[in-house]
This record gives sequence, structure tokens and C-alpha cells, in this order.
Amino acid sequence: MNFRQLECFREIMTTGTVTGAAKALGISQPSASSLVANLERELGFALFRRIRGRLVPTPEAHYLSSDVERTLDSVELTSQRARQIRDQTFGNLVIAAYPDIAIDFLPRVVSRFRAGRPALRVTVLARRSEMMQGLLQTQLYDLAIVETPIDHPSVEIEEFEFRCVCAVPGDHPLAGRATVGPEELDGTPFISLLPEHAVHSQTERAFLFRNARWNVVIETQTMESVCAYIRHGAGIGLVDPLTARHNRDGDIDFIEFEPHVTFKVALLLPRDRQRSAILEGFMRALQSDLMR
Amino acid sequence: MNFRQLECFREIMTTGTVTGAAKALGISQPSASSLVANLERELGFALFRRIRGRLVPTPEAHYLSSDVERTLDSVELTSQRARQIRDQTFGNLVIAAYPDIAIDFLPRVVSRFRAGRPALRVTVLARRSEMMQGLLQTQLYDLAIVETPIDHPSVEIEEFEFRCVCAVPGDHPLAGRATVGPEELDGTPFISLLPEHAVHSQTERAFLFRNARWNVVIETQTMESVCAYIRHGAGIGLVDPLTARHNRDGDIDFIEFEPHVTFKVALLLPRDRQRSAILEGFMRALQSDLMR
DNA sequence: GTGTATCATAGGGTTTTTCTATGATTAGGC
DNA sequence: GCCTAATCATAGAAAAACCCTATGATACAC
Repeated sequence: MNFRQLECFREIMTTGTVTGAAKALGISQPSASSLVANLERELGFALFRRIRGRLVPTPEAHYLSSDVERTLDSVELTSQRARQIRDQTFGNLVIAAYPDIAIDFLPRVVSRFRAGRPALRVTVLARRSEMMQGLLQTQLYDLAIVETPIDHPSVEIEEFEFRCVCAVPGDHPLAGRATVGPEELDGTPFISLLPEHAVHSQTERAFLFRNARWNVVIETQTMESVCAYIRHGAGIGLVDPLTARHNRDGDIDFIEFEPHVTFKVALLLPRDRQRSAILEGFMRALQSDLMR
Repeated sequence: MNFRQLECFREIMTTGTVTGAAKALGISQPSASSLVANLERELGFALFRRIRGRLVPTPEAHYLSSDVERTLDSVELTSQRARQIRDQTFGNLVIAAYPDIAIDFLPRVVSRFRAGRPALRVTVLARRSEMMQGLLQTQLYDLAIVETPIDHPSVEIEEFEFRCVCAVPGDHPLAGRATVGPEELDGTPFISLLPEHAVHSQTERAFLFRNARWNVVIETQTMESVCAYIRHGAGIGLVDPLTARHNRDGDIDFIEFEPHVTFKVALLLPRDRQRSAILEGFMRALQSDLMR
């Protein structure tokens, strides 16, 4: 019992004749005839009675036909699925990402990547660094985007280094300047990330070296909330350029900060896991967007 | 993409090696190797990476595997179904029958026939003769068991003729006699079928010819209800032997009736419909039970 | 009868499947 | 470091399946 025989059987059932089935299958009439004859021989019972030179389905053929339909439908779906996989329009991507990038940047990249790939399923897991640890252990992800440094059992593919910019309200005296440094911000109310974050300690050191007072009035967890506080006039702060890009709407002005305060992002892959072609494609899209 | 290739793919996924898959499929290792190589070539993407002399499934292989499993499961079910059809343990039987026979006799035959044929579905449609007409028109049945004479558009296969017996309460003065006739029943309260029924007119004629008074006190539609009236002491009556067989429990005594009053049953088949092997089998079982 | 459908069979060419034999690579034991 | 055992791939040939054209048999319409 093979696919060809089943197809021929189905076509004979629908068209009613061997000739019609042969035409539908794109083979000659004798080929179709022998296909169905072999099928009957293998099954051990007649599917058709030869009455007045025509094929008439037996009741047994009707009993079998729903099963055959189902099987051939399944074959058709499998073949479609295979085509989608080959065209990289079907797949699964589980992406773990730190919260800030999951708010705007990642949705942008994912949406553009998914356009034209309707069957692609993307799962984004937003995790703060502390929580990321456990997720990375499980290896139940395809790609992780983490803030570094971070301890992890994964394969690090690439690290991106960004230079933080100073965010001030649009009506702030410093707004519009090309560069700003700790000297100009001496004692200015400052919104900072928590002390655990690498940017915190770098900023602290920068103010210390320049002998300026770092007046932290609010500590918060994400770059996005830093922007929110600044927008509401609570102070100024340092944010990474990805967050700056998202918040560039006039209410906030972003100024180059001297000295460099770097914000590092790494792409991680699970160990001992094959990369799917679709993952490779997504990583290319992601990398090109990150480097802009 | 054919059946054999999918099987090979599945087996490699489960056993993990080409060698194991070949063993499971009962073919040589090189054959399995080329099966999967051809499948990959046809699909247009790699299913396995050859790493350190082993096959490691790609993510694409995992994407495809659920579809392949489903397809092969469907093939397996189809092949099982085919086996059932060949062994005549699967099928559909729609049996139209007059009510009396559908109460006890038919359930008995059907149950015995279904033993060992768990996948066989039997539908019994009990219809009185007046209603049978419409059903026979539709031809939506496999076998009809009707009381004759009846007008019908079907093919009549066989007619069975039964000789009715006289049913009397177990404590009736006539109980235990070998034969009884209209003379002995002159004026006795009688339970009869409706005048439309062939048994009614035959009985009427029998009493008339023997110059006895036929004292019908109750007319009812079924032989079974005739027995019920008799059991409750309402009178005596004539019933067919199938009904008698079912009611032979001591409360009612059945006596040969002279002259013959016949009760005829016919088996009908739809016109222009193939008979399934399972129908042929059932008809044999039914005929042998009817002739006992 | 003649022509036109239908399906089946016969014979041959092509492709697929399968086999055995053999080579290449890797892992593990000593 | 070498030997052995295991893995998978390739090569070449035999067997089977598949498909074709040509042709025969049967039924039906005119």
C-alpha cells in the first residue's frame, strides 16, 4: 500500500473512471489501471466491480475511502509544511531578552522579520538579569539577548557595545548641547539604574574621577522608566542608545556624554543545540538592526 | 516524498541511528542511508547533520517530525481498517425491520453476529409497514425485513412463510392441547391484529368457513401486544412462531392452529446497490435463524 | 454494423529500491 | 599510539516497481 495507489484510488472514487483518474494523476490509463489492481491485490478485497465496462465502487471501497482521504490530506499537509520549512516561513523561535529591549526594539525587529512568514511562531520571554540565569540553565530557548556581564552556561556569539547618552528634558538648560560631562551635572538630580547594574558603577566612577557630585534622587530598574522619570521632570540620567531611539519624541533631548559609559549586550545560544536556518536568518536581521 | 522515506525518517528520529532504523525497517543500512538522503534531496533541506560520524537531527527535522508522525499514524490506521474490512469485522449495516421482529428476534441475531466483530456498526430502524414504504423509497438501507404483502421498489430476495399458532393463557382450558381450530374457539374472546393485517383477514375467513363466531374483543398493532393481552387474561389470539418463541415462558401456551394461517416475511435489498461481504454474511446468519 | 467510449493485458524501457562490498571517520580499550 | 568496533557514505549490480505504447475485449449509442 503506497501513496500512489491511494491517490489513484481516491481519484477513481471522485472522477468515477480509471481514465479520469489517470488524467488527474498525469499518467496513462493502463498505469492507473495497474495501480488500482495492485492495491486490490495487496488489500485482499475488491474495491470495484467491473460492471458493463465500468468501475463501480464496492461498499468496502466506501468504507475505506474516508481513511484514505484523511491519509492523503495528511500527506498534503506534511508536504506543505516541508515547503514552508524549506522556504523558512515555518518555525519556532524562543527568544529570551532583557526587559528594555523587549519593549520596543525587539518587537520592531520581530515584526519586520515575521512579515511574509505567517506560519512562524515567535515567543519572547522578557527576563531581568537575575531571572535570566535560571532560564539560561534550562537551555529551553533559541536565542538570548542579555545585558553583560552575566554568568551563563551558554555559547556567547557576539557582544555589542553601546555608548550611553545623557537624557535631559526638552526644556532643560542643557538641551541642545553637543556634549555634556559630570562637571556640568555636578549636583543635578539624577535618575539612575540600581547599583547592581554596570552602568551605575561606571557613572559613579565618572563623577568621582571628575570630582563632581553625583546626586542620585531616584533608582529604578529599567532604562525605559529612567526616561519616564525624566519626561516628568524628576531629573536627568544616562540611557543606552536603543532606548534613546525609542524615546526620541521631542520631550527628551539626548546629549553625548563624556567620558564613555558603556552598555553591553550579548547574544547567547544554547550549548549543543543545532541552529535552525530560520534562527540564522533572524540573527542576521537582529545583528544588522543592532549595528545601526 | 514517499511512504518508505517517511518511515525511515521516523525510525532514524526514534532510534537515533541509520543502522537502528534499517534494522527496524528490515532493510540494509545502505538502503536506509540512501532513503533518507533522497528524502533530504527532495525536501530541499537537511534533516540531519553528520557530526562525528553520527546523525544529529536539525531543528527543521523536529519541525517536520510531528507532521510525519501524524501521516504515518494515519497510514497505519488505514491499513488496520483495510484489514478489518478484509476480515469482515468492519462495516455498516442499516437494517429496516418491522417492529415485532425488532423487539427480540433481530437483537438476538445481530448480537450473535456482532460478537467478534467489534468494529461493526449496526443500525436497526423499526418501522410499521405503513411507514416502511417511505424508507424503502429512499433506498437508504442495506437490508429490510418486512411483513408481506407490501408494495415496494426494492429487490425481493427471499420470502419466509410461517404458520401462526394459537396463544392461550397457561391456565386456559385449552392449554396443553396439540391442535385447536375455530370450532373450539367459537365465541371465545379474541385478540387480533388490525384489519389491514393479512393475518386478520385469514383468521376471519377461517372462522367463517368453519361456521364459528370470531369474537374479536381487542384489536392491536403488534404480535407482542397480542401476547401481552393474553398474558393478562384478556383473551386468546394467533401469533407468529417468532413471537411465540420469545414469549415461551409458561404464562402462555402455544397450540397448533387448524386451518393454516400464514404470516409472511420478506427480505428486501435496495435496487442498484452493491452488497457488501458483511451484508452477505449477515443475511446468511439471518436466514439460518429464520429457518429454524 | 460502425464508431466511441470504457477497462485490461502484454511487452519493453526507465527509475527506484535493495543488496553486498568497501571506504572513511570516530570512540574506546589497552 | 595502535587496534577494534561502531557509525555512516559510496559504488556497482540485481530486483522490483513504475510507466509507457500498442492492442484487445466489452458495452453502448446511432
